[in-house]
Amino acid sequence: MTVFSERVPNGVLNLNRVGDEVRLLGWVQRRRDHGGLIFVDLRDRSGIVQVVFDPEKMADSFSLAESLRSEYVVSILGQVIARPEGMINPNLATGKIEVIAKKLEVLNGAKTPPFYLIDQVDVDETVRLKYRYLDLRRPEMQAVFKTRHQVTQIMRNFFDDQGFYEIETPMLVNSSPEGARDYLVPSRVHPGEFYALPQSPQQFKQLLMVGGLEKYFQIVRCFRDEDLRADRQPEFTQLDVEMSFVEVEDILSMMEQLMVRIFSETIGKSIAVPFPRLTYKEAMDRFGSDKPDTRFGMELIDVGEIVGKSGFKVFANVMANGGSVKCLCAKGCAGMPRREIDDLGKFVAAYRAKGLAWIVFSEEGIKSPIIKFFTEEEMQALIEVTKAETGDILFFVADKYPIVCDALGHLRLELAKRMNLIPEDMFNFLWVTEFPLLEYDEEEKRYVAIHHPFTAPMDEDLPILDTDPLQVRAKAYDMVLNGIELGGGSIRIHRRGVQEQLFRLLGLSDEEAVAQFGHLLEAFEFGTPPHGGIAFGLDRMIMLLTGKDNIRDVIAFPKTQSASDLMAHAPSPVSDKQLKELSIKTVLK
RNA sequence: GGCCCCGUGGUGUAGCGGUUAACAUGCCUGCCUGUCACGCAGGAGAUCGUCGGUUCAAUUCCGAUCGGGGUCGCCA
Repeated sequence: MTVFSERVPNGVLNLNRVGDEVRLLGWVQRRRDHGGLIFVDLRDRSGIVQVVFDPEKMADSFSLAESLRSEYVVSILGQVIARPEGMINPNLATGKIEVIAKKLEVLNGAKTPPFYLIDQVDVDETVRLKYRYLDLRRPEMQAVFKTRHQVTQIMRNFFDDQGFYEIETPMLVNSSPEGARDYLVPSRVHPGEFYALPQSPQQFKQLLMVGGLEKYFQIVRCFRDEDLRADRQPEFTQLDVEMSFVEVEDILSMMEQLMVRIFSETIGKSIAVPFPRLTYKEAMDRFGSDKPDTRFGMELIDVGEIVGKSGFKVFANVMANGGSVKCLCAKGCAGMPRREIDDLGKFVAAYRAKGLAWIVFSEEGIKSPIIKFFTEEEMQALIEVTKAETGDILFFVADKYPIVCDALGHLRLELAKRMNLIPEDMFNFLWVTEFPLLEYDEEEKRYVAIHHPFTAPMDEDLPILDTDPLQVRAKAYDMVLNGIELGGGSIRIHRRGVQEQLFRLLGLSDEEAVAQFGHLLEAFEFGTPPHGGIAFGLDRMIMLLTGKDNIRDVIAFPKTQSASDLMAHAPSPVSDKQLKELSIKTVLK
């Protein structure tokens, strides 16, 4: 037995181990030197334990203990003792015991770290990212990656139980014009040609179904060269799932079971199934979002019928042009200062709303720049439908339907945040179903797929696919938790004819379709089973489970908003020799 | 690509048209046998992100730029 292998993790030490001689390995978190007596908080992955260096118990290496500094890596042989009365530390999991050191060996010294390696870290994230390997030593970070590991293990066990195979798909794939910008990889063997890193394994997982594998899953890295956000990284991880011989309901109920297991086995939360289901239309109508946060009310109210013929020209014109007028009732906000209301106007402007109208129901009476345009009957109808009472404010947005939903949907969330309406410990799962298949892209002057071009239309909408494409609903679904899209998927098209019809709608000529997706179209002619699947954003799921509000905190080595790695300094220039081999010339302005 | 915020010892902050650039913590040295954010005494440590402009004088005001963050567009 080597010295290292006889090691006992700090975290297992407790009163039951009193008297034991133990070998501890770890990092010096803190040293308290009392001259004749030294205390060291020793940290390893499992926890922190106090080690006592007493010259009477270890005469020969006491001077070595005096030289210990933060983050030195040490090996300690010592005896576990119960702490004397009154010296128990209730803030420490191992606080009822301590270890009296007999032998000390310094395995490695350490420079003073640039920041404290403690949970209450108060340091610029730039520094944490530059020294990520130090940041990762903090117990808070270690807990994240423990949870992350647990989640992927649960996933693997779950899908194994259900008869799935974990199968890898290529990382070097074809670039595709649809979707996000690709990360490109030049081919040396084929000068002037490029691979792309996958945005998702979509086509390959469908081809695995054609290949008769029937049930596939993969925990897989995906790449998208788009601008970053608090919850978006250029490379991120998906749980990718595909099954043959399934309908929508089969997938939803299986994924609900997966969530039940993940949430109970990691954070001990029991999740009720089945999840509520909202159609896309209902979600937009009621919450102004395709990923509604249902932890609080304040739903959107359609008042187009009431104010559409009123004397307020803004509302009347919008309705006459086929737009929409909705409002929400902010309970108890009547005391909001005028300046804050004006700020909310700027807030909705970010979502392209041209204005925010309001009616304040204060103790002193009703205040509003717009009520002078309403008749008594119109006001009464408004109050009735909105249930507005003294103390409330009504906020109105009038515009095209999608803009109204977007602006008020975000205003609803913003008001809830400001008013503290969101219960922290609630986990509201739901499914959003019946997404539209297509939307019209004004810039490109063509239809684009909302989910992706392989999503199957709902059977009852197939007849209007060519005549009224925007009304066609898809067999697509998103899983939403607390207003965050955790994952989404669909039943796929599995017949060549329908797939070709879709490509034509998307503006692809038959030649282009064959050039880009010929292998898939051809595969569909060789006995492709009905199939469908789903993909989850693993990073976001870990964010929710660990309560982090930033995706960088759940990725071991994340990138900054400008997609740089501050530790490894990626990306970076390459040599002319490398470029030449790849037949690449850079053109920098 | 647009908008907003931030950049001052290792770290976190304060500050001001003229300062010896302040405070906390960390670090170093000495003292200390029951601390656990140990304590006490002393010490070192900063071209105030970079470049340019205004000014007698800029860390401070202005502009640009670089870096970081948030967000809209974007993300099939």
